[in-house]
Amino acid sequence: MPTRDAILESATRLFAAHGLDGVSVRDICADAGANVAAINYHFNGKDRLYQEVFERAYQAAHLEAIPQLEDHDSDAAVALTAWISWYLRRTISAGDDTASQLLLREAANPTTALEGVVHATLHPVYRSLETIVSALLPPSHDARTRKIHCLSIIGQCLVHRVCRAMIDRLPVEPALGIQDRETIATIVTRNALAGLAQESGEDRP
Amino acid sequence: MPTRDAILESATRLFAAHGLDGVSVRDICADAGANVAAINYHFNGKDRLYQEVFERAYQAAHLEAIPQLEDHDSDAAVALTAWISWYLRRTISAGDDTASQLLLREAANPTTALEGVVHATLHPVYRSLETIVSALLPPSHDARTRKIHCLSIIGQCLVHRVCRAMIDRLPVEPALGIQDRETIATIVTRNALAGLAQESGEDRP
DNA sequence: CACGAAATCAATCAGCCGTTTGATACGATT
DNA sequence: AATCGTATCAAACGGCTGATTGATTTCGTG
Repeated sequence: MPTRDAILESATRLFAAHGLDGVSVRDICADAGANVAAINYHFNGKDRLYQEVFERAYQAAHLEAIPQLEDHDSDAAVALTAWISWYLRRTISAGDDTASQLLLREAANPTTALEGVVHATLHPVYRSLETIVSALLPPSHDARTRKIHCLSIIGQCLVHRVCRAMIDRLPVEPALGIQDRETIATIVTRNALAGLAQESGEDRP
Repeated sequence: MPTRDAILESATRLFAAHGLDGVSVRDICADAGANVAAINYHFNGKDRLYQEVFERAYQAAHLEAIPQLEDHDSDAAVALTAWISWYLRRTISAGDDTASQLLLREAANPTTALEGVVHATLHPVYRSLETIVSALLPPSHDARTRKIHCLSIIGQCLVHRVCRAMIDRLPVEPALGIQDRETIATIVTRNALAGLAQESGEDRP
């Protein structure tokens, strides 16, 4: 179905760039070279098209397997390094950014499509990180501490994508880009490992 | 001007909740108890109203002074603790969340109003953190390293607000809330201090 | 070729969009 | 009391919205 695919391709690009409310079905069909009725014929309405676009974008973004603790001989420090590097590769990419753009829009304006993507895609990603972080914390740690550490790691990676609009407008040199991805990975990993080590070390005052 | 103020109040609440494209001028005027023509009379159009709403929201969110290095006898570790605590108080708040909601929408969909807010409000906030972080890094550090560390700190705080839509849908206990703000502040501060200390310590392989 | 399902099409639907108009009411100044 | 700028109002503007119709074309299959 060339028309259906063309609509999906155009809709993905336009929704990512301008949001659900920022694009009309006429915009999409014109871009795809299709008739205005095509969206209702193939997708049963604009909302359902958006839903399929959003879910497909996150399936496509998930081709590279999530690093697991077991993949690195259960060496948690090595696994964390790999995980952060992997996550940053997904977050700061040169080319296709549609998945993260769509997710950022969902963060500001959640639709019903978000629930499914969180369970199908984001949850496994979080679980893999949680397993690694668990191994780096003392056996007696509580779930709250673990969750905060996980989110700190995610936050340090995500900030470069989520806050890009603000960071790029900040008159602060140098501008960070894809060429700095490894440096960022190194610093985030060191921050995380050093912070996690403190949870088992020194009794605090 | 009671009408003008009522429109501003309604528009702020509705724009924050549903976005610029998600609210019509009729919605706003109905909520404010004003005539549809009032927006064009008082603000010269919907876009200008949004601009004023956005800028005012960030002025109002900035009543509590930004912690500066000099405020804490130039003790950078103490200043960083105060800064993170202050920033988290702005990020994770119980009541009025309109400013951060609007900023999150700008992150996904920047308008011309963003530039002004970044320069007037966000830039001073960043500079204050940068000064503190500078004092915690070795004198010879480069600007790139400093910027990444600053953004890591900001990211660890912001993730709790920006990714709330996703985190809340994650089946991971416990749910974090405003009651965990101090715990988060402690962990973020320790992560940051431990990570920054590594930049001056041990030669790395 | 003939059939029927699938796909595409132009035209149109009712409804909402932001904005404008011109009339009317208010309240302070001369 | 007359006049003025300010403010509010109902009504309407052209234009765009998502969706639907019914006719037409395309194409694989018998």
